[in-house]
Amino acid sequence: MEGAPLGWGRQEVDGWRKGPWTSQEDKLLVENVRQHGEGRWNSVSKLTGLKRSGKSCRLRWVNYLRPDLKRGKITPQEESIIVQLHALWGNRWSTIARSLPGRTDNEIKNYWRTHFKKGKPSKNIERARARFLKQRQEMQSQQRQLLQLAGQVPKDHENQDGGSARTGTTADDDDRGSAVVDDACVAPTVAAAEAAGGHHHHEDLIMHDAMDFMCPMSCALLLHGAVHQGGGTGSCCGSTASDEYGSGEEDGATWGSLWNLDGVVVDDAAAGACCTLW
DNA sequence: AATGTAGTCAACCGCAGGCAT
DNA sequence: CATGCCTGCGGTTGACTACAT
Repeated sequence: MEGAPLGWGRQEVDGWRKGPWTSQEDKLLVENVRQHGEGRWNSVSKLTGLKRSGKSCRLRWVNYLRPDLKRGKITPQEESIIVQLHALWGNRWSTIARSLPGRTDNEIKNYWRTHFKKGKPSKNIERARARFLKQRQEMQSQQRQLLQLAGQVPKDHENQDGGSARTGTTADDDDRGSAVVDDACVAPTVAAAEAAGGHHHHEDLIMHDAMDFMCPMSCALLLHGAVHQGGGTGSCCGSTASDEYGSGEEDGATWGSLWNLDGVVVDDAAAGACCTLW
């Protein structure tokens, strides 16, 4: 890959280099980000002499050079999460990616395309998805009942469909998904605010559903309560979800590690790009 | 061993939203 | 308020690799 100078046929268009990045270019970009932080991508070429567009620089950084990226194959557990979140959000890859620390939207998108788009999903996936949707519905109705008992029913919840309505098409793609996690990060008591005002973004509510589902006990507590308190370490739900989805102990262990934050510190340098949920 | 095919991944493109001027 | 620029997102493309024949 690296050093292959002839990707994409053309090497320069309008003065911009295109095609695969060289290690030299990578170095320059990393150095630039280290000095100036993320953002201002259009000025990178001026600052570093790179003949790359800001867009290209950002993409390279986000998808490849970011230090917090997780390398390697998507695990079955991550796959389950992708499936579940895709059931909720459709092709909102960046939103889904925020729930998978170290994974990029591009990666998830590619993974989905290769594994689910062409062929039929595996039966396990199908079952997981079906069960997920069913449970979510059940949980919603339970929540609704609880809230009714408490005398408050958020309207947004009432309007939720089976969970697959938001397919990522432009019609309601109003927020590009950025609000979900950011809100969670800066506003630890989303649920409280939601209950009080009920004016949070649709995705916030969906996210709560997802989290409530994926880790019914502790994740919900984390999300609703002490979310993202100082990039903390929150090992969460060793086996709850895996009992539902996985194939036994093995999954239990990995689910546990998946939700474990020990290795997923919100690196200040990369915080902008990697604000994970918890 | 050579060739064909499918799978994977990095990168590009166009579009839309947000923000500064 | 209008306009232009920057950034981020989703879709698509093309090169490389692995596997099958």
